[in-house]
Amino acid sequence: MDKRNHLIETALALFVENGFHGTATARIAKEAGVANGTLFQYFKTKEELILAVFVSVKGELAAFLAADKTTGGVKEVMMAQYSGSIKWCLKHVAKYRYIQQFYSSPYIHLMDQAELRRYIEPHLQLVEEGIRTKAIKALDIDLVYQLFSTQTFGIVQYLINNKGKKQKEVIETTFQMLWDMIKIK
Amino acid sequence: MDKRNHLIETALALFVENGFHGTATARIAKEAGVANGTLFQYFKTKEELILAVFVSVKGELAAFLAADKTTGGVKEVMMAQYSGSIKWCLKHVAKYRYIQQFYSSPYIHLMDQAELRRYIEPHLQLVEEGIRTKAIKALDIDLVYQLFSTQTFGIVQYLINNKGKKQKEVIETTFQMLWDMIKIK
DNA sequence: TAATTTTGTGACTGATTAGTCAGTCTTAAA
DNA sequence: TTTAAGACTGACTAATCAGTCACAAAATTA
Repeated sequence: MDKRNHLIETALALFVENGFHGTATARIAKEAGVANGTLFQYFKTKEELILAVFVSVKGELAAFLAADKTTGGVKEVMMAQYSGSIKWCLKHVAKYRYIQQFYSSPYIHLMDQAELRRYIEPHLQLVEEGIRTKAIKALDIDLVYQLFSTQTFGIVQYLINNKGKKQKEVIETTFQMLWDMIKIK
Repeated sequence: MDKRNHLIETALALFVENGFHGTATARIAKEAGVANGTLFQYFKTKEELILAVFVSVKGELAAFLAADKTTGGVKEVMMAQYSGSIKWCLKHVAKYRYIQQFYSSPYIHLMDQAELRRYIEPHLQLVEEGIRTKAIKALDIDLVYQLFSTQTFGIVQYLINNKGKKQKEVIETTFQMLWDMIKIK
């Protein structure tokens, strides 16, 4: 792995474990096996590194979801995205936590709002298609997306807290409930 | 207001604005109008202050919800809790943000798990009653609470991002959707 | 009022931090 | 093999930090 990505991976793990300011740049460099100064060749400031980790993680999740080839109606595609998101988060718990931590931190304001919106654009389009084809209730698109997205991450949290539960069953049951909530009867 | 609470209020605002480690204890003391050393008379360490802010805010919200006198079936009480939570968060946005920030930070691990659970106990009991009286689907109680809770905070976020929307309407519509999702048909 | 206790003060400190820079090492082209 | 450019190094620094402490002020009791 190239040094830049290795620094990002190391920073991710330490930031999740110790928080942003609880993690010294020197510690990141050391654990990544490079010199202190090398870190600052790849990232001008610590803040730039914090942002870079977020962009990397968000991009990874977006790419993973975009790679899904599920066809069919809005419901089928939405189920695939829901299930895919949850499984990805459970497979990469630190990355899931980083997203949550970054979103609820003041650093989120450093992200370009338009760029943030680009990440969710495919989801918004899917909702829009659902409404257009009269599969989904004619609600505000952002509202439907918010319900979809919060439930997705909420179920991830539930499955992290309740390891024993049958994942597949929970995912399927809760998706059906979510769908019943937004579909036109 | 007594000094301790004033320090908590000041710390809350600064932590939300600048993050935990982005806020120096000296700055908190200064903005609260007390000497540096006074802060450490009320809180032995910065960490203790961070926890105290969380306990204070969580307690405030819990007390506000406990004060609700709504009677009737599980649905009516649940609607009151849903609506009450959302309105309280919108009225105290910084406190809402602090809760989110604290929950997604590593500091959450410093909180006693049993104490955390005590905060949500009334909600769990309400869900349990709903299931017992066959109003709510016989799902895992924690799962139902997770769905309820994530949607509550999700709608708060939506209403913060979309100030123009009619709050009352959004709250009522989304509660009905949530209820339809968990109720027995 | 005087004595005692409680509360508040802010200059100070040792430790830690993000970021720098003068110089070394690696790579690959000439 | 020589040379040049870029990658890498880590000791260093100026700034900042959490927390202390000797003392002062205020409140309480006698």
